[in-house]
Amino acid sequence: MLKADSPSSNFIRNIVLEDLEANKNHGRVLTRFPPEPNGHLHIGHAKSICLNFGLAAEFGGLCNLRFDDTNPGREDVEYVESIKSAIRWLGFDWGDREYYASDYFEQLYQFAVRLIKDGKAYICDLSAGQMREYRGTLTEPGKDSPFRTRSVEENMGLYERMRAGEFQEGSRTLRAKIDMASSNLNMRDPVMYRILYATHHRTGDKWCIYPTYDFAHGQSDSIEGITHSVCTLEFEDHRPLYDWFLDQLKVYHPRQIEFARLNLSYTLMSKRRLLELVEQGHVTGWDDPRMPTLAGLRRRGYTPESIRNFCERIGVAKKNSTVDIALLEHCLREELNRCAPRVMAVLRPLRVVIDNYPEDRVEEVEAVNNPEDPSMGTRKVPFSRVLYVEQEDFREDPPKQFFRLAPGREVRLRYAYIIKCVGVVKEPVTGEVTELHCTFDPDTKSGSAQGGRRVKGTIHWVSAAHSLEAEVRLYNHLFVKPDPDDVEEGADWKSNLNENSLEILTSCRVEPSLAGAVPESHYQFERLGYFSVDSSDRTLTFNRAVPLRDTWAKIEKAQKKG
RNA sequence: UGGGCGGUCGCCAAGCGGUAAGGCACCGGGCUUUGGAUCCGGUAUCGAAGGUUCGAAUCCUUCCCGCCCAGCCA
Repeated sequence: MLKADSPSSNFIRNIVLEDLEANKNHGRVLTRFPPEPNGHLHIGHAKSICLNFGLAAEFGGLCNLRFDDTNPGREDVEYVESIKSAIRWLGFDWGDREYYASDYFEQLYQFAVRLIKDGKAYICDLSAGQMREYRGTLTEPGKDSPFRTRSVEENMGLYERMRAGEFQEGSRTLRAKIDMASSNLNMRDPVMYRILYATHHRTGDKWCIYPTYDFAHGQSDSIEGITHSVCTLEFEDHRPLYDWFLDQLKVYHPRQIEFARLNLSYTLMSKRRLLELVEQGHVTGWDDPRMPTLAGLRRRGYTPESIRNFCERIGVAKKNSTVDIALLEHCLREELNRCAPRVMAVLRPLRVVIDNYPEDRVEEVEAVNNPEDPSMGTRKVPFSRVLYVEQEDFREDPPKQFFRLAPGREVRLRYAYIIKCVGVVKEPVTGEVTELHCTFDPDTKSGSAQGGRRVKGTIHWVSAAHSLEAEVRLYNHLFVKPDPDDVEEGADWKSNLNENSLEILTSCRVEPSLAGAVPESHYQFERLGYFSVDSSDRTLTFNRAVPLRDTWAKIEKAQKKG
């Protein structure tokens, strides 16, 4: 029986379990998370991080953090730092096991020398274009490179001179001598080393030849003694190649297992496209709260635990799939419902004057901080004659089942009194409702016997004179369609960008207890949603992480449909 | 078209020959000073067709559909 909080079954976990039972690796489990430092981490990476660190934790093993930094042209320390901080924030610790493929450059070089000496690799002078022609196609075999038969001595000499910087970038490569007719294109003499006159963020100008990912990855795993090398589906075709290198080199074989990467509805996971959104200003940066990046989710108000939970629930399999973003949102609500203090905030204020409430009177009503957790206590909220309520909580002409304010209607003010709407003030020209006049029933104070009176609706409010002004940013899905690629013939995925993905409200009023709210702290604005304090701001600014489930919105939508 | 990998409820996903877990979403209903939370109830015969078997989502055959591979990217 699985315990409720134990990881659910998935095929990778089962494989590890089987290996453990078979006493492979003497019961050792060592995984790794291998990012390339050329971009910021997103929720898709979180799936991999949780999987790798989770497997290690569950089976008493360890998980390395290894940067696959084999392409100096696109990598940067900035990314290394960003990635490390994201993993830490997510809640994982790689201890002192922080590695870099570049740490193995000398060793990888020596591995290549061995292959050359064994006649398994050769220096090829074909240009990139020629190499493509020689490679053949999916259905036709390739042709052997004319340089394939060079002698070991010539290859060694050339390889040493490549390292010494004697040749132009792109003029030669070191290739594995495998099989140009293989039905697996990865086996058609793949490039192992290329000449790149680029400064590497760690090794500087020490090298001008760099191993390809294909030549570096498997060997790096082997060097580290990784037991289970978990990667995404597209590397399935590369596995035979990695096995080939490891076999020729006669070194330790990790077990590679491939799983499907995460896709989420209404957003994107492609590094290239996310970069495009940033560069073209569709979002404000990598940490824009609308981005699926970990930095973005963090700023949006997502918690590490909710993301870990999400990763646990989506499972791990080999089927390409797109998870409904509603599940992610659910995981956040679930946690914040338990932990987030409740508070009252009015996003679109509508002034309410309680006609029969004394002008100079102020009461402190007691409000529960979290009904899910009594230990979080209560707080005092000031109540007075002039309040603000939510504009949408008043309808001059209320539809059926609308339980909020309307002319002549009663409603409960949360933690305070039942009030009745007795007057509506409008802007003479536009007809816009600008103020409500109400009367309160002094016998209905929250907590009192209230004479058996009950009303259908309860709304939140804030005392006009005591409330604080705040800015609130409402976020919605980045794209208008579940699949951003679902476009008309010829149209771009960007045509599916949601123009209303961000709505900024500047004249919101929040209860005074929010003064000095700490950046990144989370609150539930009662009846509205979960919000977190923006980290970048001087004034009180809240980001809406996720709205509360809204049954009324559903009812109304259904009513409008018919 | 060659090779690799997939196809279980609207979306994820367990299951590994013994008669379809769970979560999200959705739809009812109870409760409620958040139309929140919570509680109860509802919804699949497993891509298709054959076959093996007392018995198949699980084995075999054929077919259909989807994804990946022709970077000196990862």
